[in-house]
Amino acid sequence: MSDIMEMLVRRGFLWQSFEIYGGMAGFIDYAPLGNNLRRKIENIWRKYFVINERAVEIDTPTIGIEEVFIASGHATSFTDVAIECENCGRVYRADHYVKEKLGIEVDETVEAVKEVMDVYDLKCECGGKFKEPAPMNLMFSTKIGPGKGKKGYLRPETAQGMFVDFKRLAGYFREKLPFGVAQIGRAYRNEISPRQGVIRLREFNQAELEFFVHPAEKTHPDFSQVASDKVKLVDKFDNEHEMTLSEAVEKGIIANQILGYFIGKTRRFLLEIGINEDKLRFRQHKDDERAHYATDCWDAEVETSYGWIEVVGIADRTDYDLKKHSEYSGEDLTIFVPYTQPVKVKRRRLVPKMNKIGPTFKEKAKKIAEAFSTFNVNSDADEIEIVVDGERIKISKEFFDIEEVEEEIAGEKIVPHVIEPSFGLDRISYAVLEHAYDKDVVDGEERRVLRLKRKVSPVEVAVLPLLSREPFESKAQEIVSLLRSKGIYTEYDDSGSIGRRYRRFDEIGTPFCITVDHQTFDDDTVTIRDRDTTRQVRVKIESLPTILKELLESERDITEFGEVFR
RNA sequence: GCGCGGGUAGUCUAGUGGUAGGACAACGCCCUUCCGAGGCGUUAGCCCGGGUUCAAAUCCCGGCCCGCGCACCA
Repeated sequence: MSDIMEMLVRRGFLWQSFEIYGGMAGFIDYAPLGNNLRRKIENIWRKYFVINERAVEIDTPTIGIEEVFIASGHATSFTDVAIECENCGRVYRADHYVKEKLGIEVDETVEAVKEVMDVYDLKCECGGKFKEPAPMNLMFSTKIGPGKGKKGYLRPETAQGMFVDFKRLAGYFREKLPFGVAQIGRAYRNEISPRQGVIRLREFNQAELEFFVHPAEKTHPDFSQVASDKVKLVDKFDNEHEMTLSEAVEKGIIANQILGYFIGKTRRFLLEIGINEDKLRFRQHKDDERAHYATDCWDAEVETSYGWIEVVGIADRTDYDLKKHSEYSGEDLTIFVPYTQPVKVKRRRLVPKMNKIGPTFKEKAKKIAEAFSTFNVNSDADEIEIVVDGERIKISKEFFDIEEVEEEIAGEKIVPHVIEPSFGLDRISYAVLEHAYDKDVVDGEERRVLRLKRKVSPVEVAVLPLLSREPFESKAQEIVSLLRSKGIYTEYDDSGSIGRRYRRFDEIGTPFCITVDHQTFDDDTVTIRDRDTTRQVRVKIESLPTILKELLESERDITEFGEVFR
């Protein structure tokens, strides 16, 4: 186990799930400190991507019914048929392998693959025989209800919940674009081989924002806020750039302004929670790498001991999802967008003469008249041909008049496009911890210290008696109660010597230690010690809550708040 | 899923068939006027299952977990 992983487990950030039963790959428990850290990161994410956008947050079920994933494409793209060689153990996607070797398209069913394998006596490249083809489904399936039940899947992303609720959401936003919908929650993928600690999990935490925009207006009103931010970019041709976002958008490296906006916002968010800027870059997906739904996609990648890992995907999913759900559900998932000026259109239309059509066409008369209303009149032909219930019918001039009308068109129905920043919270939390992990030397002794940003530190303040005896202990406990009552996450420790305790809290990244010493009993003051510098200032106990809150919300120096001690 | 290497207290580690040892950590007491000091004591371990053997942490088989490579990662 790596140095940092060992610490994270020992000190209570992350634990292997089901440990007493031997564990299970792909699942982790958030231990007390890790849970607190991730919650804090989530709350900062909310500030960035919900509160400061025209956006709302919702919470939808983690189990989805089959229909949702048939529409989204996950049911098919997740059920690849795999074939495995008995000899060398290599696993291939059956359709890819068959196409490559035999040049034929095979249906993605076990039966179809089996037939092709039998007929052509398909062998592995190494000459070995293949085992029976088997479905390789990366979604966990389940049954809803008793007995045979209804087929369901654990969601492989939180996104679908937002698309499924689109009609309601559009109403909530009074049918006005753009708007965003966010969801923070669990998602599940039955990974074949989860690895590398928290990097690939079978159950993981996502924070996703679906930002719905007019397809012709991929801009963001707040782009100017990030336009001059410099960003490290790697484009789909592996060219590296370091330039401002406005430059990147102008040069077309980033497809549109709104993608650029969310790249900028993502960068600021990651820096605020403590990702090291030197270890952050944005990489564009190559053409063959993009998911089935996306046109352009940029990943935020962070360098860790596992190499560069993807922590955020920012994709232009276009109208793919809404169109699919509209098609499969039969619901109209469009938004009516009024033109700034209504457009007047001259049009010629057919006016049916019902007194003639009726007697001639009898029961078909009504449908013929309906067909007229959508007929495009472009000539003064003597006869027109329309289709009613699949039957072509010729209708001569005596059955209708042609009339010229002027219509006013107020706007159009459009299917919004969606820009999706999707955050992997587990990887982000881990990267924050790794980037904060440091060793230095204090008084000639090596010290392990988590230099977490104050905003994400799981324990905010530790109160320590200088000596573990009365009256120091009681006084320290009093201060603990005071700080806790003000909502500050405070811990108390009287075990071992003062130095040992400082080191304990340094290791878990607690930014401030309050020490009760002899002088406390003379003038009601205590010292505040800064984790990173180990410097101390002396302040009045009564002013502690205010000072600590100010310190925790900023990265201000403690020496601004009191007289330097020692 | 395949291959290679691992799995001994909370952590690290010694232990190649015969009573499982240490360090650090944790906890208690003592000591202690600010950075892992010291003393005494305590808690705590052979991943799971099967086999071989008089006897298994140790040898064999299977599983689980961890690391690495391959494959997979819409």
